[in-house]
Amino acid sequence: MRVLCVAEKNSIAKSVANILGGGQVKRRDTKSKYIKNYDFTFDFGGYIGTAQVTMTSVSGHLTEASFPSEYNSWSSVPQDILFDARIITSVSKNANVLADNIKKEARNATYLYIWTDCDREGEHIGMEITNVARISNPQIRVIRADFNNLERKHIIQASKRPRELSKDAADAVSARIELDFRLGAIFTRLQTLQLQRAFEILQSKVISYGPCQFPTLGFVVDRWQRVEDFVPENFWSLKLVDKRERQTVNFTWKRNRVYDRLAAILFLEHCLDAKVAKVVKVNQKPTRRYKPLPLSTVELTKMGPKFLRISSKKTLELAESLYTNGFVSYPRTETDQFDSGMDLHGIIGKLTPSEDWGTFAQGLLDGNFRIPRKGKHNDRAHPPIHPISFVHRSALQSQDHWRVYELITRRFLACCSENAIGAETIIELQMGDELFSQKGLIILERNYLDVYPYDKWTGTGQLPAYQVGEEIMPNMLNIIDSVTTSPSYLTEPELIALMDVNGIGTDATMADHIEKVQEREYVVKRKKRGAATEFVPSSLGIALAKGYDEIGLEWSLTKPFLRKEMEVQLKNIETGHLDRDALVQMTLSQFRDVFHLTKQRFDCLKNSCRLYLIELNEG
DNA sequence: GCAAGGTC
Repeated sequence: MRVLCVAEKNSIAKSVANILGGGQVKRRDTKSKYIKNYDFTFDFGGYIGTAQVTMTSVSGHLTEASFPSEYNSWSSVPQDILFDARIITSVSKNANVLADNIKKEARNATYLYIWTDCDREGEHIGMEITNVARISNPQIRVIRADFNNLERKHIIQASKRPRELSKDAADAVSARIELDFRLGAIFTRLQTLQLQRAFEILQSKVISYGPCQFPTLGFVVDRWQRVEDFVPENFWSLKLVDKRERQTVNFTWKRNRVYDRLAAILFLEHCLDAKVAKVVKVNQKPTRRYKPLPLSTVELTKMGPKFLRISSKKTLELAESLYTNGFVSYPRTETDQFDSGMDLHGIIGKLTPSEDWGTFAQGLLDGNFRIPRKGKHNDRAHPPIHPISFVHRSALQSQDHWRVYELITRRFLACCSENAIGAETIIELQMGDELFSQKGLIILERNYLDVYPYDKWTGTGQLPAYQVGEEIMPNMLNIIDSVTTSPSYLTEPELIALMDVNGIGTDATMADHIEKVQEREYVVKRKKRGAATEFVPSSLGIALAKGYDEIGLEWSLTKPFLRKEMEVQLKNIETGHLDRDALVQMTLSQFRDVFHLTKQRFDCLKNSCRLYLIELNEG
């Protein structure tokens, strides 16, 4: 009996082989330097029993979509033909050696045992592997492992309880592939050809459309528009100051602010009429600051730009490099909860040699350990990002590698710590009808904050003692006049947060889309004063977004709704409530209308480009 | 020369 196991990537193949092979694994090289074949014997039990096993892997998707070559010419093929053109699915160029490896290894196997990640894309990759294996061995029986972490017990259990590949999940992916491919080609060609013809400065540019890159651009333009539209407004507020025990206590007005100076004066006069302020509330309560949730990819890509000044794309790349070197766990995960079976103490134990956080880690082992909080996400494929082993600063390739490793490690230790504990005092004064309050915060136990410098919780110190009912004569009561400040341009963490809630891209691709809109020169990254960066749309980016708005589509292509809707429908396919072809046909017919209207009203885009690229740029 | 999703 021979069984061929195929994982989504070499790291999984290697781990699973080592668990199942129990130290008796023979490694063979393949023609790909990333992929190895692992041979061992294993007893699967049940109907398979003891078998000669070869465990290998692919490297993500094996195949890609293309049109037959007669559709390759941009200029002579009318774009709308691509709504119906045949799509060829073939093994992509760099995956040829992997496909050959699978064909060869499948030839003498009775079972093909799929070990791709247990997510939607993994089911599709499993189908791709199946199709390739059946070329050399049409009789091969296909089963699929159901696993979501790499713990020994779990993997052995999974190996004995295979399930079927989910056709529904694979269908959902296949729908996404077809739609993204067709629509990307159709609208990219339309925009590029028409705008290149109309504007000399665009002649060498590809004006691409993508269902993720366009909404990404849209978010940047929306914020830019808010900044443009901003009109500063005056406002007024009351400020009350009391001095006691050599402390100056500033009370803020409960109404916060009014936009009418006369109103502010009236409120002030009412207060002055009352002459004294009365203490109406002294509220003392324990408070805490929650430790962070276990780290997901989206969180990591937000933290990089924010705390390390490293772009989301670069942060993810650095984390991947740390992963392939065995220092951190798999960095592409939606999960923000640790499985209860995970050996967190074991990981903490590995971190104690550090001079940076070793003492803290030891403290956790000596009794400070607390169970991590659980977030709401679990992709059932990977645990939250956490350190795997300890590495010295000097052993890493660069300072930035270290900073990302440090962030991941400190985040992990923070998750295993106690929340920070404080005491909060709220004092409320009433003067006439007006209320004023002040908060005091003392931090009693820093706990996780000691290992996690990315969170700030600053105490305001102890407030002097006040008694309810006490009457005080304020040392100062007056009007403060201020002016509202402009919103700022979108930062990278804000952009990722927007993409996340709107379902634009996946955790692992959001950073790519952000890079893509910059590469296309739709968006420019700008250094803000004080080193933070922000995104501003280019003239071209603004022109596209405004132009599509003008066309008057029900949902503009730069808005996130179309993608959001598609995500919902893909879920429906995945759960068996919607047919794959039905969705594809429905979506294509919807976009056919979008296409014709866009083409018919293309002058909107041209006018917009003329305005933003030429006229407004001349001054 | 087009997309987005895997992965190295």
